[in-house]
This record gives sequence, C-alpha cells and structure tokens, in this order.
Amino acid sequence: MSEAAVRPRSARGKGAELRGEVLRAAMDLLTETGEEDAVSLRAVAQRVGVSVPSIYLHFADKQALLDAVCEEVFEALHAQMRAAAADAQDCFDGLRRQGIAYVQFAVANPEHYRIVLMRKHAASGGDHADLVMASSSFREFVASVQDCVDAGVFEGDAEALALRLWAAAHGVAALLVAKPYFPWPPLEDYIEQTIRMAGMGIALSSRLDECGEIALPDLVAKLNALRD
Amino acid sequence: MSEAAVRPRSARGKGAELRGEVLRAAMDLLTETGEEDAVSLRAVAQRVGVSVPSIYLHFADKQALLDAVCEEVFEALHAQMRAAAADAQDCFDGLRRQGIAYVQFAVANPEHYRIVLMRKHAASGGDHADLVMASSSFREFVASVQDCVDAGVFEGDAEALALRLWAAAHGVAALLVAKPYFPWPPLEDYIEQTIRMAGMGIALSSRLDECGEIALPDLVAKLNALRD
DNA sequence: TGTACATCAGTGAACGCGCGTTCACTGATGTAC
DNA sequence: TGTACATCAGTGAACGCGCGTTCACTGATGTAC
Repeated sequence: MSEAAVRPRSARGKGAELRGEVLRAAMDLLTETGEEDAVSLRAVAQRVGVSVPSIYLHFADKQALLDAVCEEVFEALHAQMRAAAADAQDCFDGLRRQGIAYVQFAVANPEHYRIVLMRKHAASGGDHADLVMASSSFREFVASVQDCVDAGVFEGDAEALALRLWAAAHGVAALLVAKPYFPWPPLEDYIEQTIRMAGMGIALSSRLDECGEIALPDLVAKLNALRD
Repeated sequence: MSEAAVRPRSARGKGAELRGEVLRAAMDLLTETGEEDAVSLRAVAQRVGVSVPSIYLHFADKQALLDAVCEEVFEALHAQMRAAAADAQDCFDGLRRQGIAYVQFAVANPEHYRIVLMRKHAASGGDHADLVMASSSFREFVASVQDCVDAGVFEGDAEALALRLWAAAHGVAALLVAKPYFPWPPLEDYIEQTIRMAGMGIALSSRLDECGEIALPDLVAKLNALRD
C-alpha cells in the first residue's frame, strides 16, 4: 500500500517538473496494473507522492492527463517503427519490419496500445489530437507504401493500400491484447505470418483489381504456375 | 428519464420470464447508448420496469449478466456468418462472405462486438465461457478454410491459416468500432478490399511458404507474369 | 367450503466504496524599497 | 541590512455522485386438510 514516499516540493520556477512525474506515473500504472481503471487521480497522486489536487496544477482534468498519455504512446510507437524500418533490405521488407514492430509494441505495452487504439474515440468535431497524431505517424507509413508502389510491388493508391495493411496489423495486435490467454500459435510466427499475408495479399490483389472477376479455378491455376 | 412503466409481476411459475427481459434490456442499452458503462444494474432495472434487486433473482451478479450478453452476441454473430456463407459460389467465395458478414456485424452492433471481442479477457483458468463459444463458432470457420485447402486454393494447416484470416477481419472490424470518426474510405469498399487482401494473401503466401526466401525482384517478376 | 400455511415474485431502504472535482488555505522563497 | 509583500508550489477537507450488493420485508397465489 504505502509506497507513499512524500515528494519534496519543487524548487521555485521548477513547478513544471511535477507534470512530467505525473505523466510517467500514469504510464507506469498502466503498465504495471494492466488496466485503465487503475489509473485514478488518487492512484497517480499517491504514486508520485503528492496530493490529488496537485495534479490539477498541470492538467485541466483527468481527460487532459489521458490525452497526454496518448501523445506519449504515439511517439513511442512511432519511434519504434522508425527504428525497425531503418535496416530494411528493400521497400517491401521495410513495410514488413514496420508491421512487425507495430504489433510487437502492442504486445509489449498492451495497455498503452489499448488506450490509444482500442478505445472508442469521442465525437467527430473538436480537437481529437490523437487522430492527428495517428495521421502524422501514419503519413510515414503511407510513404513507405508509396515506395512499394513506385517500385512496382503494389499498384494503386498508397493511402488506400496502407489502410488495409494497417487493418491486418491492428488485427493481430488487438487480438493479442484483448485475448492474451487464447491458445495462439507461437507469437513470433503468428505475427510474422499475418504481416506476410497482408503484404502478399496487397501485392496480389492490387494487381488483379483491374482484371475484373476471375473464376476460382483460373486463379488457382495461375497461382500454381507461379511455383516453378 | 421516466420511461418507468412499472412491469406487472409475472404469473406464478413464470418467474423466468424476467430473465429474458433483463437480458434484452442490457443488449438494447448497449445498442442505444453505445457504451458499456451505460449498462448499470440500475439502468437495466429501470428499463425493464423493475427494482434493482430483482435482477439478482436471475443473475448471480453483474458479471453473470454480462456473460449472458456475450453468449447472446456470439450466437447472433454465428448466425449471421452462417447465413452469409449459405449462398456462396465456391469455397473461396464462402470465406469471403463469412469475413464480410463478420465485419458487418461489428459495424452494425459496435458495442456488442466490443464487449465480446475487444475487452480484455480475464485470467486463464476457470470458465471463460466466451472463449469456448468463440472456439465453437470458430470451428465452423476453420472447416471452411479446410475446404479451401482441400480444393487446392490454400496450402498448410487450416487452423493456422484461419487465425491469420481472423486477424485481418478483426482488424477492420475493431478499427471501425474504435474510431468511427476516422476518415475511412467508403466502408463497403474498405471491408471488401481488406477481406480480399487477406484471402489472396493466404493463397499466395501459403504457396510460397515452402519455397524459402524469394528476392523481391523475382517475386515482382513472377507476379507481373500472372497478368496475361 | 373455509382456513391455515408455504411458496413465489418480487420490493425499499440502506451499506460502503472510490471516484473526479472544488475551495479556501499554508508556508517557503524570492523581490522591492 | 531589514522588512513588507507577492508569488509560487503545493495541501486538507469536503462535495455530490453513481455504483454493486445485501437484507429484511411484502403481498398475491396456490395447496393441504
């Protein structure tokens, strides 16, 4: 209970330090307890070693604190994907690495992922800072998809393709976050294979988009012919 | 506020009727309010026109009520997928139709989908009735995948492939449920294309699984050759 | 046919709890004169 | 150099709220004799 540890008051002019500590405490509480409900202002304050109203010196209300957490999470996710893409062999491999990094982030920080990407987002108008963030981080991913289009791996509109790839990555991520006790295959394999499915699925389906309907036997025959 | 409407007491021996009404009320509250938190025992009781403790005559506690909701949702989802698969042209089309039906269910009943498939599932041991349900409904989907393996459309272990396809379908579903205000493409297209990506991705990647690594230029060349 | 009794389908009032938020305050530290 | 004052970084106590759950109860309806 009492990891109380009263925090010494910040020096004059250094009041802003508390903001960072509160933010960290909220992030850590999410990580350690694994549930959003555990992040109450009381829990955060006690972890920092400060009284509850102090939080209001730096955040307008609880929602503002959660918004700040979301920004933090987005940045961490973005950084991890960027790092993963750095040592890619080609554009397709870069996409694959970004996808795997994305899912691995979710698995390593399930409650952070959940709070940002699995909670319902509030009504349309207004600020929705995190969606803007999403877009900005998403832009970079779209650019990678565009590279693949330019290289002739994919065909079509990069943004539209990116949204489909995102769906696949989010799918594994969200399932693993929501149902950690389900009897999944070994995670590495499951993640890798699903990302691979998505990448190849886009490569193939974006090519066939303009061919109109293809009867199933024809498709199978064509695919079998690939194997030589 | 007052849609009070006091419910007349059930006839003798018909006490069980209330159970169904409570369950329906919980389902409807989810649909109408669009948030799980709105389903409090007080809200449910008032909607049925009954006092709060009456609920305890039929459900051990709130969790038991929510579990019953989950079962109901699973059955509805299962029914919708089964119906969609009924008029499939071939096994691959059947898979496609099941996938689309799955996502459409989520879009039409976002809070029902969320409560069953986006909430964190409790610790491993014990009952976890909904995962069993998931498995049972999932079994049917695996069988459809097996049909495609038998027909030579896919290769490999049907269950493993099914889990990847599920990830893709869940991905679109969960994104649309969580971020309804995101500027998605027209939903029909987005859903259809993502399902198509997944199906073709499995068809292609399961074939190439045994060929070992393929250099990107070779893959592109082979895919381009498909188009004649 | 009348009456005591058991059962059934509920109810009213209260419980303790933790939550977000507000308000008037305190006490150390710097600055002006 | 001394002192009044402003500012800053917080605090303690209380607010009202809605929640899940429990407990002793009520009153209609059937059944036994």
